[in-house]
Amino acid sequence: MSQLVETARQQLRRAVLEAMEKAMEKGELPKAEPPKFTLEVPADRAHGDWACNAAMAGARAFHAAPRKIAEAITGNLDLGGTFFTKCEIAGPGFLNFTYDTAFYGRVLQDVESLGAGYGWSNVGEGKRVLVEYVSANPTGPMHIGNARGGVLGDALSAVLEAAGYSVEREFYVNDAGNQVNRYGLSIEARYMQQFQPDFPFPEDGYKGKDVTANAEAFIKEHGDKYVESEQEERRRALIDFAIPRNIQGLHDDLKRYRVEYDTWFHESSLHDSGAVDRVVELLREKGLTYEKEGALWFKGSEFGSEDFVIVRSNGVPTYVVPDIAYHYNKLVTRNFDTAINVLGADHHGYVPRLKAAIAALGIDPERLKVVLMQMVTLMRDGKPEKMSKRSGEAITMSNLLDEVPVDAARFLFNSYEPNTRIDFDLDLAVKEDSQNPVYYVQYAHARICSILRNLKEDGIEPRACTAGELALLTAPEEVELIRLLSNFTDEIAGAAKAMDPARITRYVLNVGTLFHKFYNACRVKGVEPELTAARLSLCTAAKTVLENGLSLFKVTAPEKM
RNA sequence: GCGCCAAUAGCUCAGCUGGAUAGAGCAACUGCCUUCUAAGCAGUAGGCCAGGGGUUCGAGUCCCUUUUGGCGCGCCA
Repeated sequence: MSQLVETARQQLRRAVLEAMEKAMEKGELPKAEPPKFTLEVPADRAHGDWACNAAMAGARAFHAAPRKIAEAITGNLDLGGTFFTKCEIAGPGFLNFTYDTAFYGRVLQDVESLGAGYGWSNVGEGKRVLVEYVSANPTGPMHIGNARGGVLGDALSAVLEAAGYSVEREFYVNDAGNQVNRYGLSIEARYMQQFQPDFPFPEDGYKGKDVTANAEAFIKEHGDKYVESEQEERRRALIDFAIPRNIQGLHDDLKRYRVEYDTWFHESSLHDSGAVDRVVELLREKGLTYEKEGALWFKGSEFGSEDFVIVRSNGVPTYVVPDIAYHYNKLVTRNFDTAINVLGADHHGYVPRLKAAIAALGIDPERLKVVLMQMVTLMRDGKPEKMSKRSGEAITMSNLLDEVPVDAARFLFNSYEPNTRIDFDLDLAVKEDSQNPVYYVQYAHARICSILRNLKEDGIEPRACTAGELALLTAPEEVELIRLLSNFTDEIAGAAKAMDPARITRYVLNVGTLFHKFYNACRVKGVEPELTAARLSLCTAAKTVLENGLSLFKVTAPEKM
């Protein structure tokens, strides 16, 4: 794991604190509790490599002007033994620190020695996290929102893993309850209509073509065997036939999209084991329920939500109950430290209810984290496209992938923070040119590979460089690229903390940009051998970071374009 | 009516716990290929951060309010 940036931060923190202590001893600052201050990598490189706001933050504690405090700090600052060589006072009182040139060589050596592990850290301390995403109903094909949820959950899991969490990816299969019954009625009607064309179709049934397709497949296997059966038996047979097929379909579509799971958790298992009934019992025993109008209500208002029905007057539990049981299973039975749910924003109203219920069961609701993602609108020719022109039905995830390359789809969906609505530009996603950001990044990688190929033909291959050789990398384009590469570990850790993998997309785009700039400003081939070697190290380091970054999204890094 | 989320360049979006002249891509315009991939680079232009109040050394960022948009508010899931 790379510690360089973290070490740098700690060095500065200590140096600044010591300088303040010394200034107080000498009477240059009044004795006071040292203020809390931040150290950050400024956006503008003109402000140095690290900026510290201690002087401004201490204005109140020391009763002095920030610049005076800054002077007292710098006057007593000892940067010996650190990665830093100088500190300047700037603006209202910022302390701007600059890396010693040796630092950049250290970064490249670090990337080289860690290779595919560069960027990975252990800030998650191996905590066990269950990430649940997509969880589409097995009663039909997935829609565009599921496509977003799929990459988001997948990339989030990868980012968490890279940050040192122990991650399990899970798909929750709603293979029980009312929607499955409804699906059974629909498929039954389609089945019967093959033999009795006027057989009525349920009013709220599933009208998709996939229902008919399933009925026809059933006929191929069983013919009219069930036409004369008891309705219950016939429906059961159809459900048992179709639901596993549909689940397999979800599985295959997701796999095509490079989304895979560790576990497929079936809702039916919660019913079979009695876990669903047990939730009702537990809440009742705790005195947190009451009866009203024949139904059983949970006192959610005592847990920051509102009261809601958990058992209908007909004795059937409402949909939340299996969900509560499911989360009890995640956080107690399987004892994950944290459960993360990636949900469409249209489900946001249900989150407080779920949290209230698990709190009532004695679980810290903070252990359940919800990543809400906003809706996706498909745009074609600048206009929203709601329906597929061919089928007249909602556009499915599979339709989308027929049109848009997987790399482009994954990259685009990962370009947005979860909480922003996406207008997914189909025209752009399909374009294989510079307008499409995914190719911009991939092109940077292909260019590096091209350099490596060319030099290899001349018998020059990347090798470990000495600190002296690496010190030849002094052009601004070189230094800025290295500085960016050094932040990779921090970026991943930050993205994990914010549960926002899109940050890595932006980071990787930045690496692409700075590499392209470097490429145009500096030649690798045809310069002094030592400089070629040093620049080759920089190229391979950039290549490693691009590959590691793209691998988090399962976007390919092509060697040629 | 109540609640949640949003509003930043012509378009799509960044802006991480409040920080130094508000950034990037696309679109527009001007340059750069006889040397490692021009799917690139350099440059120009484009902004009262929806409006109004407040909090403080300092606000796009926090609080209140208005406006506009999205999504929720079932004994559906």
